[in-house]
Amino acid sequence: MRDFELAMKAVGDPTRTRILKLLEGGGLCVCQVQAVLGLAPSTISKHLSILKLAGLVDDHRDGKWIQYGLADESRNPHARPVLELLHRTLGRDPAVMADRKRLREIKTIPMTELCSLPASKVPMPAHKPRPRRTRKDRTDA
Amino acid sequence: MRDFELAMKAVGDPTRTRILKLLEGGGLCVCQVQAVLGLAPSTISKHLSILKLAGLVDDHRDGKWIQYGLADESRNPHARPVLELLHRTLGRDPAVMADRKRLREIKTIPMTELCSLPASKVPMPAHKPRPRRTRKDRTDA
DNA sequence: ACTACATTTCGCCATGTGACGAAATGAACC
DNA sequence: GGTTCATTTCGTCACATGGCGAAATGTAGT
Repeated sequence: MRDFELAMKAVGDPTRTRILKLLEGGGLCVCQVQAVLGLAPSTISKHLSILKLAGLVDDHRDGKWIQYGLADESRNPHARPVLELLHRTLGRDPAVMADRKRLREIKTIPMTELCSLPASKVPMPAHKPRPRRTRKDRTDA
Repeated sequence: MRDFELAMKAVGDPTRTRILKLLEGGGLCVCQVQAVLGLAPSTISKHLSILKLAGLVDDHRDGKWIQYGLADESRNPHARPVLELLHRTLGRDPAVMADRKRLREIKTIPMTELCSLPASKVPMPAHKPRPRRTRKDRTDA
């Protein structure tokens, strides 16, 4: 039951659903996903780790980058059915289609350029940065 | 996408999964579900309303009680596939089997008795009540 | 070994969620 | 029209979740 819960919670978040739908087109590295979704790298990484924990996604190092892809042999028996359900689903979803389109653009950019890109060049969705405190601020206090 | 999210979030909670698996055996009223799961009526009601909002569940009044059952015609196009997936799943799950067993016991009790039962008689899972504050306490403060 | 840099971890904040009890609701039945 | 009583709503609490930026990690390639 826990495994089922993990799988369902994992797909139950729209950001993670978008990631999974992206991965249906083949493996991607974190910075590619990041470029498509326009979220912070740490956020993407967290989502991917949740998907991995749920057994929906596999990763392996590919040179400098880490490739994530849909799991084919999962420790989670529920992973396969869930991924199949998802595969039959949301094919025409506007957000998913937009993501796919953006991914096509991004795949034209060589990886060596992509990751170091200053969040312009590739059109990013709007961000609203807020004032932040560093880890050290707290330690000092 | 929102509908997909709602459906997945709805099944992503173990309590709601248990409810859905119970409903596979046929429609039930709130107090029957409550008797099986051993949670507060308000909690059950909330879960059912979430399932209803997700289009996974239907309700209709049946005399004094309100029957809940799995939705057959849902406004949510994702409801059907999700319910089918669930139906193929967790059939041997220990918690689900225990719930089914308990449901059989509970169905032997006439409805007129069941709801007014003081949370004994039918063996209830352990509760850990915590100190609570009433609505009035706050207004007075 | 050093450096560069893709990714992860950490700490924080805002918001969401699941549980409860108390109180409100509203249908059924006198 | 009043009463009863199953169910829902409301208010609150503790904890989970999703986002960010800063800092840590660790591999690749010099």
